[in-house]
Amino acid sequence: MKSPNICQDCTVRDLALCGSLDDMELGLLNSIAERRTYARGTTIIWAGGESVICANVLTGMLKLTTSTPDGREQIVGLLYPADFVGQPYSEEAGHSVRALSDVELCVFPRQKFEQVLDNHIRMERLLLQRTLTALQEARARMLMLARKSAHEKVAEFLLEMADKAGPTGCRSAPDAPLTFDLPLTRGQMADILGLTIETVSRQLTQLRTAGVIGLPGSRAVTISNRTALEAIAAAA
Amino acid sequence: MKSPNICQDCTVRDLALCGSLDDMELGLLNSIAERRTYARGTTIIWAGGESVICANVLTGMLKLTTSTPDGREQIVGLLYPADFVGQPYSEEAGHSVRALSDVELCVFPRQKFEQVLDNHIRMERLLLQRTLTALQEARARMLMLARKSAHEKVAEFLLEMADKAGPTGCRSAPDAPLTFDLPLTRGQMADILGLTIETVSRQLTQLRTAGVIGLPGSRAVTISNRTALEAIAAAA
DNA sequence: CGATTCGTTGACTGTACTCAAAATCGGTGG
DNA sequence: CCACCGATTTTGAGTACAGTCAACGAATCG
Repeated sequence: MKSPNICQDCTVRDLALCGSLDDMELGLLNSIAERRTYARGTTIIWAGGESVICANVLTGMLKLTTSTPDGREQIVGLLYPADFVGQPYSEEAGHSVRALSDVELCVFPRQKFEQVLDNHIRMERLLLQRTLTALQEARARMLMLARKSAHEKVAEFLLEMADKAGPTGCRSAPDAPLTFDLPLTRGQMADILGLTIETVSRQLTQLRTAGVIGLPGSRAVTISNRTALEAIAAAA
Repeated sequence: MKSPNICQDCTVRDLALCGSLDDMELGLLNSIAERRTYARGTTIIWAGGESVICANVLTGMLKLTTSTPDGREQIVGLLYPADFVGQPYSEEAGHSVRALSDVELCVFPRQKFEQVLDNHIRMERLLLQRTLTALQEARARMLMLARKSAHEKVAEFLLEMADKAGPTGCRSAPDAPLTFDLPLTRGQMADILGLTIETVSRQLTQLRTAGVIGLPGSRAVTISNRTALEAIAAAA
């Protein structure tokens, strides 16, 4: 019926929640899991809708959003490979989940997943720890959204992305130029930072003319002066 | 040594995490718990400091804050009786916890508390569920901080406080005037909403002159037109 | 090659912040 | 009880930062 063992060639096997399971337990999880791919732009979970699935991200990137009734949107989190998606123990989804790139997920029906959690303490504990971390991150982001200027927001965001997206070999000098791709449009950056597209764009060109960063292409960034960027991110 | 059973007269016995334990388990928790009182204004946990304790709130109210290096502060959460404080499985505290009123806590050493969690699945599951809820709330707050106007923020906040602080008998008519006390100064409201004191004050007087609310004293609020207030909170 | 989305730039506006001063509240002691 | 002090709140005037509206250029895709 099912493919014999979809976990065997799993790319995030050791990083995801399931890393805590032994082979036998994996077999069980395997039997309720299903790999699914979604095209860029697909909404996988609708805020306010029924919370029917949980999943692990295998490849790609997703955004987690909430919106005001009149349509203003805010990205409240980004999901990368090995991250966990969904809300166990909740009947209703609190926010929408949308694919920013083509994504591949390892999907579980929510209720069955809860049963697995119930029977596998180690996995539950891992989920608890991840959730606690996510909570801390969310709260740090609250500070940024509420109290930082556009300047600071953009600088901080670039540093974060540099750490996430650009492990292209540990640059020898701490201040050597580092180039990486932004996997996001200006609009998406704006949604994350609580700004408008125009403001993000202006801040970036301002950083460029200040010589702190370079913008080789519309999706690429070079950090030419990390120290300066950090100074901007931290203070005003 | 210890008082025989401090849980016996616990005011939040059924609402807090410990509600999931039976009498024998409670005894065990009891042996590592300690009641402590803190005066208004006391900082109980410092952001960046060692995460040494966890606790349940018995009485009073606390704030959870993060700050920028240069001192701007943001309240990232409020804690009421029966709420849980602290970060299990984390060596370092991610945010500060400060008493807004005189408070009474039921305090556990963090590592011992973790051991209890490890041995009492029901309690751990409850904590997981609470953490998931807190995460959802934090994310909703992110939307508010980033995307709502001062008008909307203040209106939304008043409605929230009305629900929390003013269960003074379910008012018969849904639109009957409801009066309650704000347990917060304008400054604290500003810290929660990501605004300044002046802006909060202005918004309140504006709502008052519009006839939506009344301000009988500087710490009391009357919601005279809940429907209007809800309309302001939801849309622009 | 046209169409569409995305990004940049410009001019203008408005909301909320800053600085400053008055008014009110709350507590203390004469 | 009232005068006084500090803290909190309100109100005012001016400013600045980021949002809005709009046009244009660049990239992407069918």
